[in-house]
Amino acid sequence: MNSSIHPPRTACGGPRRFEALRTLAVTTLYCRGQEICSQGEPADHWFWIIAGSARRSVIRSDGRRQIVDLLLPDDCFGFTNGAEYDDTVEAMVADTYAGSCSRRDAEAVADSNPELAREIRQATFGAMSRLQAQLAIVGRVTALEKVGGYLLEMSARTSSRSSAGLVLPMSRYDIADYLGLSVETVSRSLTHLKERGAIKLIGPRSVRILERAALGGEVGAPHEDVLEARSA
Amino acid sequence: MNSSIHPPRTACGGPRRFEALRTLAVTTLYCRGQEICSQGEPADHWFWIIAGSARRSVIRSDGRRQIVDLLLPDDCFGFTNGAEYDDTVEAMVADTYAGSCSRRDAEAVADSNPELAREIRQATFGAMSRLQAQLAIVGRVTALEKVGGYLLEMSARTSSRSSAGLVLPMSRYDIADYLGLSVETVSRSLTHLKERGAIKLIGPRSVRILERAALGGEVGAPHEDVLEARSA
DNA sequence: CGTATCATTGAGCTTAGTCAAAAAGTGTGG
DNA sequence: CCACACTTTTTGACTAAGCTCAATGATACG
Repeated sequence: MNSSIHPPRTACGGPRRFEALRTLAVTTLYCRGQEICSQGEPADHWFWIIAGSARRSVIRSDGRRQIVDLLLPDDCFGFTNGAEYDDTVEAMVADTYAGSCSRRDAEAVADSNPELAREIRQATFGAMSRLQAQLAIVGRVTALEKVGGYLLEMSARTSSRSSAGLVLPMSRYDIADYLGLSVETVSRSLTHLKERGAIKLIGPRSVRILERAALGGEVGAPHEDVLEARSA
Repeated sequence: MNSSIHPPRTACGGPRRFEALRTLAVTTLYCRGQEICSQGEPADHWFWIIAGSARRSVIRSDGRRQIVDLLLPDDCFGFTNGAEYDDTVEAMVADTYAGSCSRRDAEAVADSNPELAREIRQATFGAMSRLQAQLAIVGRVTALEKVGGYLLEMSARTSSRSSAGLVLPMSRYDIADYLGLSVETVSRSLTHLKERGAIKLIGPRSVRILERAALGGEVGAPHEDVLEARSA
């Protein structure tokens, strides 16, 4: 178990979410790679990221890992009808803080607090939006489109801060498992986009997007700059 | 607009869902291919399938269609934080009935009715489960695994009735757009599975699963029958 | 400063997409 | 009931994209 501590002062200025649960919620600090909740455990808690980032992943029968959600500050997870979590959530960077609350408590408070109930609905809709966005990206045909879509989504989801250089919260391996590609193909695609002038790589973890249009649709054909704003 | 009519007598015995909305909800009949709600419209209604089946789809920039959700009786859709629907829902078979209710009304009732609020939460979690299941299938590597996963999911979601022959509610084209494959590859994969003795095709729309294990993990290597039950 | 992890690049091979055509259903009207 | 047109499904040959194996270069961390 982790030490429960006070909300961190970094990023997003404390827990905006679920004010009504303030007295029941617990904030926990996680190291890089540490499990926040794991597959097979009783699904009796709801979580939300306060600072840092995390990945939700499953291990397939062939041994490959598939990342099924990417969690940034203010993103919620752990919502399910099932009795157990069917995937594992791990922190991706050091100093990741997550809030949590027992499902029983949250639902009990929600029963008498429509405001919280509404907030939970919105949080769940947000989680669905993430899944739909990922499905739209993974469902694309070519590796170039997938990687481009990934960069655009990351750009949209972290736009609040650092509008300059986009800092990727995950390694190439994570990106590969997120997109259903091999690491080599991810790397090659990034190089390819760089050579086309669509992006600029400032070290392995930092990217600057130069031509959004070249990442969205078919790469190469320069068409109008379609801004795909996606509400977080 | 469609004619609003009384709930059909077919399947699932009327609207089990959202009893609290009975007086506010409307049941509508749709023909095959008819739009239930469409991309760009104000997202001011919630829907649920009562009988029949529907597909939720988006058109990508390259002109391809991607099916991002498959809706069977009791499945809900139209949940979003955004102001507009970002995809189109169409009936896939004739005699598809859908219930609907304005979001304002539903949320107003939910504010004073914790039972309904809980029901909405569960419905949303169910929609998330579908998305996660689809993501897990689309994220698989080979076409054989994708088609196998699709058959298993369909089997699980329609298990209540017709445990014998699994009747597919969609065409090969729909399956292809659901899995992100070409029609030819879907057809070839089914033929391949048939030749391996994993399934039996009784006409184009009816399938009998003979070896579940051959559909789940790596095909060919006969290992123990892992039953991947998925709660609908 | 050395080591382990991560990232990039190269060569060969497998898989699925594309183009094209035939076969099997499906529904309609005579 | 049958003939026709239309859609859907299947099959084949070819091509191209991405995976695998392998090695090198870069980065982070002790």
